[in-house]
Amino acid sequence: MVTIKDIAKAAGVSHTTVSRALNNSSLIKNETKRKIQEIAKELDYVPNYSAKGLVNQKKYLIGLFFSSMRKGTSSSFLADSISGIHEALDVNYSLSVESIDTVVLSELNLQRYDGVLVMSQSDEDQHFIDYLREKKCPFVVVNRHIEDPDIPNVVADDAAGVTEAIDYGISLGHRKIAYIGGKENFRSTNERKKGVLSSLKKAGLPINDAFFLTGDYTLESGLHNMNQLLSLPELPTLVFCGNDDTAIGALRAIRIAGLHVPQTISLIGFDDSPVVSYLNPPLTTVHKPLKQMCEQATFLLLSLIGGESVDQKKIQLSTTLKIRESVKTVMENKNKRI
Amino acid sequence: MVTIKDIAKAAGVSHTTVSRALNNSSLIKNETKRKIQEIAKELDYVPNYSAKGLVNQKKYLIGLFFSSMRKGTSSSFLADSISGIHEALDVNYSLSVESIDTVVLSELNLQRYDGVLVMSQSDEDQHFIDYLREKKCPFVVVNRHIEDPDIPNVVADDAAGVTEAIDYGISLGHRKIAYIGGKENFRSTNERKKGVLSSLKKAGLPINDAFFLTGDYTLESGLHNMNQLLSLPELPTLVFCGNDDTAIGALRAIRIAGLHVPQTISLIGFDDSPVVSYLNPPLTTVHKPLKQMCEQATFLLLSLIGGESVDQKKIQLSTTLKIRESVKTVMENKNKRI
DNA sequence: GTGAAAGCGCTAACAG
DNA sequence: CTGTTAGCGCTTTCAC
Repeated sequence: MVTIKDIAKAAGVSHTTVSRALNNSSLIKNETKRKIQEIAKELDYVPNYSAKGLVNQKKYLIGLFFSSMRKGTSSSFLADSISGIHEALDVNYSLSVESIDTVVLSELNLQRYDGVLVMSQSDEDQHFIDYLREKKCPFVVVNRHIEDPDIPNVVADDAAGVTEAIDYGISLGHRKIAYIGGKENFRSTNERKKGVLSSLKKAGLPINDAFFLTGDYTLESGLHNMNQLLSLPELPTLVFCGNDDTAIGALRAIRIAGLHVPQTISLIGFDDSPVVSYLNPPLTTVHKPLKQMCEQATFLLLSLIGGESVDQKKIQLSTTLKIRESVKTVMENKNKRI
Repeated sequence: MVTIKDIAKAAGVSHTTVSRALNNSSLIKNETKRKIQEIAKELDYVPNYSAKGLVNQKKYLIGLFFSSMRKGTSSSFLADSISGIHEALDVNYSLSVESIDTVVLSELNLQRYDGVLVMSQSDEDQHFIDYLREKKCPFVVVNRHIEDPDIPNVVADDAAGVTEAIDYGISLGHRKIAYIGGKENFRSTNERKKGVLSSLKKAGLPINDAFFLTGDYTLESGLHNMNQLLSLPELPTLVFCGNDDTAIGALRAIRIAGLHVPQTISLIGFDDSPVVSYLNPPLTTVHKPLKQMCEQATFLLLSLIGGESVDQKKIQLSTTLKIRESVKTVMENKNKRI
């Protein structure tokens, strides 16, 4: 292992000078700097982050904690998150990935991280967030809306995205609109539900309680809840699903029942994971800019770590409606076309 | 931050004793040990891994490098890998996740890791593996078969899994069997292709070159290659797809053509990602025990890091055929039932 | 069994 | 601009 002392010897300077040169200190003459950097490259020098960390009180490690890592369907969920984060991270940082579900708080050594990103999918990880706060570990919560104004939070504008989607459905003639959401009282659930309701209200459409179902964002939940809807005396013509997984499950239920999307029932999802454009039919869905969210969150976290004053703790990014083939135009007063 | 010196003071011993006690050294009296550990817990002491690492020449960090992280469809691909690895890792280690595609070799500081796991999906990452070897960084390659007997490698028995799947198809009466694989000359491609061929040979079935197509394991490749097959004068009755993504793309192509699975064409996939059991129809596929593979790979890597002599550098785990609804029974000499 | 002292590789006063 | 010195928190000889 080659150290700054080796370089110092080779360059005929002190190791301090080498340290400064390598850290691009303005105190060092440009020429010395260049020479030292050259030698460093020649010797294949790489800094020892344990040593750097020890003196700098830094860890050069960011923690990414996922809640229910296994559930998030989106093939790209983790991949997008990770690549978004790396986009914002310089080479000095490594990214440690862990699941909140399996981590034992008492065994968790937060000191290992300079800061933590929480990829939150449900209120179930609230205890984890509370713990981070208690331990005064810098962190940012991504994905799930957090009410508390003090908690740095990067989210998508779910409500607006859903409203846009429902507006689109209504513009195509849909009047009987159902919703399969997440668990009651979860913020993202409420956000998305709010989006549906506001759209309905705006259009002056009645709200049928039987059309508002509670799931848990899993494939199974989509299947199950769709069956529930299918058992109703009057079917909805459009079902908005809280996420793509739910939509995939719902699609399956509809096909098992011998019905068709969008002929019998139209479907809209949320997330826009890569597979859904290859479904039959390709799913119309709300695209969530997850990668950008993670990138923003990382920038935010880095500022927090750097002790910079952060003016904007809440960041909200816009979604995009991806129109594909799972929503059909409906004739006024008819919803039985097959 | 509470250090061993703080504990030493509180316990009325030297910091050396504390260090030994905390590391469970046999040199320390049990009573002293207990007392010290108690105080440590009370003071909420957590070790500083930078300091530990500096003196121990350890990093307490394992690197996980993915090739084509974005392509791997399987929603659970990353998640399974990560949780499998954590299964084998003790609390001392963090897991750093990165994509091979985006990493710049010249900027990569391998010294940061005690060892590296390569989640390899194609020959494209060979240069990365070569680099690891050149740098003498302990590593294990997971998922892709590596010929070189010196390279530690954990894989699934793809060939056997595919053979089992094709045997199953043949037992159901299929005679015209096609294959959409990965790029030519990729080891996993060849493995799986070999599986198909051996099964065909065993059954004394002719091999139709037009039925053996080359893709790249993406959704798009499945769609594209299936279209190719669909344009043939004579259709296969069963298409084996090199992975689930390919199968999803193929399914889409078949539906666009107005045909049906399994009525017109039967489909088999590979991987068994969570979504495929919710497809229409649910996909029969070969389950790859990715999580276990990663766990095994991590154990192997840990031994390598520990400098233990490793007797078994090549580990191969068995796959399981998941029979669902995408393969139908075919009548002898008929393949036009719809 | 326990303690004193040295040192891992690096940065940061402080001097010059 | 550059060098000397001290010290980050921890483990490890070497004494006792």
